[in-house]
Amino acid sequence: MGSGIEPKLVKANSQERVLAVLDLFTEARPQWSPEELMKELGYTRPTLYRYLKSLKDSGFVMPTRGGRYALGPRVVEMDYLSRRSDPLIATAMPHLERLSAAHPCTALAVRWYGDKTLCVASIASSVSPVSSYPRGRPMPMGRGAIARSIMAFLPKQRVMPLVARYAADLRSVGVGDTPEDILATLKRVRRAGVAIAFGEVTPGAVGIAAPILDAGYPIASLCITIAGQHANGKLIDRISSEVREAAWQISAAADMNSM
Amino acid sequence: MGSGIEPKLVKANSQERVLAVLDLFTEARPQWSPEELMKELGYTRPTLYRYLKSLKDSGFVMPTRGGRYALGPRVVEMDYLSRRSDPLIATAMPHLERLSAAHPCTALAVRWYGDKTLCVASIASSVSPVSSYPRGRPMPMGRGAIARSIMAFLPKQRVMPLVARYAADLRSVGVGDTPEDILATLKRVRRAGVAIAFGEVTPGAVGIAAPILDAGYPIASLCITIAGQHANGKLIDRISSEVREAAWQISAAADMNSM
DNA sequence: GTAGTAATCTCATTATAAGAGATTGATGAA
DNA sequence: TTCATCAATCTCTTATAATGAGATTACTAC
Repeated sequence: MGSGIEPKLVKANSQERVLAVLDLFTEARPQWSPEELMKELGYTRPTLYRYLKSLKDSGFVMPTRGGRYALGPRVVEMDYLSRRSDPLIATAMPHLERLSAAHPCTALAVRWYGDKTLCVASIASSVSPVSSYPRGRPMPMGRGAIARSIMAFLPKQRVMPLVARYAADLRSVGVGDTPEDILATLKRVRRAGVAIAFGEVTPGAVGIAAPILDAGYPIASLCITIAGQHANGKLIDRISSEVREAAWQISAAADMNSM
Repeated sequence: MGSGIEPKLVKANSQERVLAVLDLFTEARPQWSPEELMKELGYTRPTLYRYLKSLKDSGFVMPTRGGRYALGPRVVEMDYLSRRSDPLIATAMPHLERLSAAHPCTALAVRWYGDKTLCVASIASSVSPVSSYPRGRPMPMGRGAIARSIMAFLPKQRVMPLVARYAADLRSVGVGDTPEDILATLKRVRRAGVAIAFGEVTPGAVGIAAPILDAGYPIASLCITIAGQHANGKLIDRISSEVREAAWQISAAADMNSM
């Protein structure tokens, strides 16, 4: 997390040093021994054990076999809570169900967090989901319908840094070669109300996304992903208008739910 | 979290004070304003804002509309990571799928965390799930097949405190009136290899659970929940042996995966 | 038992978290 | 525009509590 732009050279306080321990638990390395943590973080022995005690007592990590640690139950409970209390999910879920039932697709609700997007709810049609986007999976900000649907609805001042940062990605997927080209594309997206992407994130998958606005400002995106071979122009048009309409309805509910 | 037994009167350090903020986010009250947090926790204004900044920068909370805060994206990502890296889930999932396909039931993998159990994976048959136990939902330790399947396999030294603590619950569901009765029941469960409970957690639901052992010590439980009306003795016997066998297989894999 | 390792404790030192109050920043009204 | 109001951050001093070296204790395995 952090700022995401510069690697944050400010000196960390003790709270941040504790939380830094959690940063190390990744898919590539989900378990750590105290010794490894000490070495990696440069903390002394008593300090590290003190931190581990805090994290263990609050359930964020748990001991596993062999004196190692993994993410703990608190993480699971907090996600459950977040799932149950997120007004975006509550509002979007019926639409995801409806859309995924109507087409062979995966229907997603994706939140935007400054420098990335994160799937918060996902339903796949029982038949042949072209790709899986489970809750919790981060998405790139430089490519794909979701990112574009959000960028298209940002005020120019907020878009420009993103355009600059993801210029290479945006160019490679054909959004535009210059900032002007890109802004022009985004303007068309804005006018259409949906962004469509062909195989930008998952090869062979078509993404159709519309932004969810809160007080006119994009906070999330509703996206339908279908397999490329199913995707003729007619179907894409139809789904586009359904997605646009559903996102609009969710946005209308947003203002009263303080998403 | 915490110790769970006595309400922890030790003075909290700054890390625990920061994490205490997260404790307030509950299903009943998933959003808090800084003002409310200050009042509830007794922190001064600068302190609370400092804490919020740390939590916000690390993604544990996020600002929502109206200057309030909710649990943030980090929670969602960490749960995703935990889901993907938990060897228990990886090992148990095929069994959950198989069992839920074979019977109209909900199949659960439930981890044990000292003073409570927590569902970490759950699959419901498409037809009439009698009750929903999604990932993240805590379960009581005093009642139900899951708790009993774990207690039955604990060494006596570890059972006794639990027996004392949950005496009232255990009595009310008919496990036994005295510690001796309860221990006798647990001994029978241990011999049978499965615990069976009729409507102890959810009225009308039958739970059949077998412990998952790591190095002979229970760490989790595999449970099948079926609707009471489907549950004749024959079926319960059959499912019992299937659950026992599946839990055994998961246990056998446990030792090599440092669950 | 005993070796070998892992985890915790002690305590002096010093860094730093906390708080009161001032200041700045944002938002909306006239 | 200016002003009022509320929210968030900053300043700076003080007292507190986090730190780390090394000793000690608790585990495990043999």
